[in-house]
Amino acid sequence: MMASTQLDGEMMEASHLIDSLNDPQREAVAAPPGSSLVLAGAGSGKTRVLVHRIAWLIETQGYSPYSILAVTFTNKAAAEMRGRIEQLLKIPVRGLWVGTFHGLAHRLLRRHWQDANLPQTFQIIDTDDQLRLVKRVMADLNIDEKQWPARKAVWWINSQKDEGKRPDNLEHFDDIFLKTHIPIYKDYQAACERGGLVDFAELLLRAHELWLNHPELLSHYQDRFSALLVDEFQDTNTLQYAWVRLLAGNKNNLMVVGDDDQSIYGWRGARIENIQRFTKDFPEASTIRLEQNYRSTSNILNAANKLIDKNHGRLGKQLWTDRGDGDLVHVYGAYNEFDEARFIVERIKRWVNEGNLHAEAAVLYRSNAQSRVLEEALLRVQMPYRIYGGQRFFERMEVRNVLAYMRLVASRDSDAAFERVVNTPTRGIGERSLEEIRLLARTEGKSLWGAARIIVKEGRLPGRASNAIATFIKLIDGMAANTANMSLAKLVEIVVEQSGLREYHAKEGGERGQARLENMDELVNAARGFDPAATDFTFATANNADQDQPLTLLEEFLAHAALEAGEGQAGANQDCVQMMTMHSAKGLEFPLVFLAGMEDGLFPHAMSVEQEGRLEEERRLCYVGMTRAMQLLYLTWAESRRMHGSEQYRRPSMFLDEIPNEVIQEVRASGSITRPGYAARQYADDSQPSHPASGSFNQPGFNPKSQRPWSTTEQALPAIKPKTSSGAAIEKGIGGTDLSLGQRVKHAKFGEGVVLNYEGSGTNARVHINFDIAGSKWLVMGYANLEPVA
DNA sequence: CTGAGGCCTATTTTT
DNA sequence: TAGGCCTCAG
Repeated sequence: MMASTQLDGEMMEASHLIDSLNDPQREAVAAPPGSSLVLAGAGSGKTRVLVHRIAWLIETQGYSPYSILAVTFTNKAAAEMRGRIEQLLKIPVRGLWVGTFHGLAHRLLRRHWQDANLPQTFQIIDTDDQLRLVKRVMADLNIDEKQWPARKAVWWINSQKDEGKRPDNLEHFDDIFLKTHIPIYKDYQAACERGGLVDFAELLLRAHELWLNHPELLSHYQDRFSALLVDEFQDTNTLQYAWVRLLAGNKNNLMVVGDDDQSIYGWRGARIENIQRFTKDFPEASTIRLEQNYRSTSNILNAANKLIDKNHGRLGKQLWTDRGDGDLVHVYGAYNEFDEARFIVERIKRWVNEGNLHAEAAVLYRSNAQSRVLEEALLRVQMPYRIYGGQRFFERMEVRNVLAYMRLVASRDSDAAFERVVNTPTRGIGERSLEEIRLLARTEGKSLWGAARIIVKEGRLPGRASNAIATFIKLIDGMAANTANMSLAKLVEIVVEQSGLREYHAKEGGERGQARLENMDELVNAARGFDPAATDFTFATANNADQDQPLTLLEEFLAHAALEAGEGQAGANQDCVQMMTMHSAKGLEFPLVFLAGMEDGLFPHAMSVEQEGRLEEERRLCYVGMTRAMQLLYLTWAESRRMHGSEQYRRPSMFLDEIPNEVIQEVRASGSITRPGYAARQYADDSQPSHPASGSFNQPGFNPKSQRPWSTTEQALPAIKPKTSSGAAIEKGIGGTDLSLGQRVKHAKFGEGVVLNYEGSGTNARVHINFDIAGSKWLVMGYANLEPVA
């Protein structure tokens, strides 16, 4: 009876993982051992399949979590996957490796630093450090940066690494570009080796080489992992695929999940061909298509399907849904970008008036520059919004400065950190002294820190400069001594204080300085909340016999800061309109979506039209954008738009042509019609503006109500209610107060206004308020004494 | 070290 | 147009 009970138990276990799935999903989740390719269309439950597959392996197939490795591209995706697995299994899964390619590579290198030929204390450098270093190398090689931009050199070096190529594998073939850049790559790499620096691409390349050069290590990991899963497989680059391929070996245990139609990162090295390569490398692999879409109405899907149909060489997929037709896709041809923005705002207003949330509306655009006009339009009507993208927390200048001090405290020999802050804030160590230090460092084969000490000791520089350097050395040594046994947060505080950075930014004054101070405070908070156990590369290693010398907390924090750009955007859960590029919208969904700027030259972007293949990627991007929409999708374009300083007349995007008329409803100046002839396009083709150029209308300050003879007539939106609100829970309150976005508040001096936005938390939070009379201002909660107005 | 002024460029983004 | 970057003068 034992067996039967066991079996029953197993079936029951399995059923909760399987029952809620559709057939192809179930097929993927319960696929027999072996490799498989899951082609997962937009909104088809891709993450669900991955999560259930892992749970299924553990619960019913007797896999140990230790034997499973799942790879994603972003920390966010990794965290989400881990969270959902634990939720499903109702236990924390120890030993399961879920992480980004970079995070996993980092983990391997930390663990096998000797075999990877790295110093134990190697540091990860980010793009900014990398650029600085390349600039330095180019200067030493006497290469003119005007002729050969350092950014391009960085880009080129990284693409070589992404292709697995070392300088020695490269030949210049008398090509002047290669003749210049191969030595840069070579010297740059040498500098990295000397300083124990590893850039992002290097993490992957090293990890790959680690396995190639150490077959015993490779087979150790091959034996350990009996199931590999890769998310967003269409985004893998050559090296990432090679790495996975190597790990999979001949075990035929690799499940990759992706969607060739959503490959939008070719420009940064993603190889869509990896999907085909996979089917060749694993001929036994089964292919499973997830085509049922749980997100959008069928008109939206049909429009998207038809568009993507224009691409060649697709693996082929037709999304379908049983959710009903829904609305047609709305197209609005605006007079100019202001009109476009006005239109979008008006429709969002309508949406909200019908009882929906701001946060359910997303405005997506091709390039960030478009956000400004949209932002201004939202500001004018005091509608709360949030713009995603922009600078990340750990990349902000002031934060990087503090981190550099911390880096020096941790390891005095970090040249990048030294360069960054020797003279920040300024302490009289100029270019001259620095040049001297660099020279000595080079000739003596020492770090900048080491050279600086010699210079001070031997008095090689004039008294004043020498003193300044001595002060700096004492400062860092002092910090290190003072903070030896302190908490991380305390250390950050002391660094901020003693480095003089606080004073420096306080003096800077204004909103900018204020923001910088707050960011530094925020860093203190980040340090306080830092839990190494929760980070990507420090995980349960309890059962590992590897020679792990644990990093100090400080070192772990610094590595964490390099690998995590700092996602935690304040206010992400507030009820506000979501604005972002179509690229950053991938993976998200919203009931109401606008794709703005549907014009040739902007989208598809002029830069992309030239290269074959790029246009198809633009089309995929459009497909990604469209398939974000759950209920309502608006495509808008402007007949004229100011770009790069000049007014340009524009044609509607070719993508609009590629969507069949049956699924489009054109929203017109006077009312709405189902498009028969698409009048708007005709005059655009003739380059004739349809509306007389009205000067007043061009002004950002125009009054939309009074000056719009062609303002859209009221057209009732269908009364579709969102089934569930997309943005999870909408938080109440800002920084624990009873203020919320959109609320009216009163200020003693400025009078009444509306809360538009905020940054930060607690009394440090800065709140953006549009005052009725005083205009828009950023205030600090701690001082503003705002009173809510009913 | 700071500020003014000139020049140049002008997708998309994660790690 | 605008923002970033560099140079040069003070």
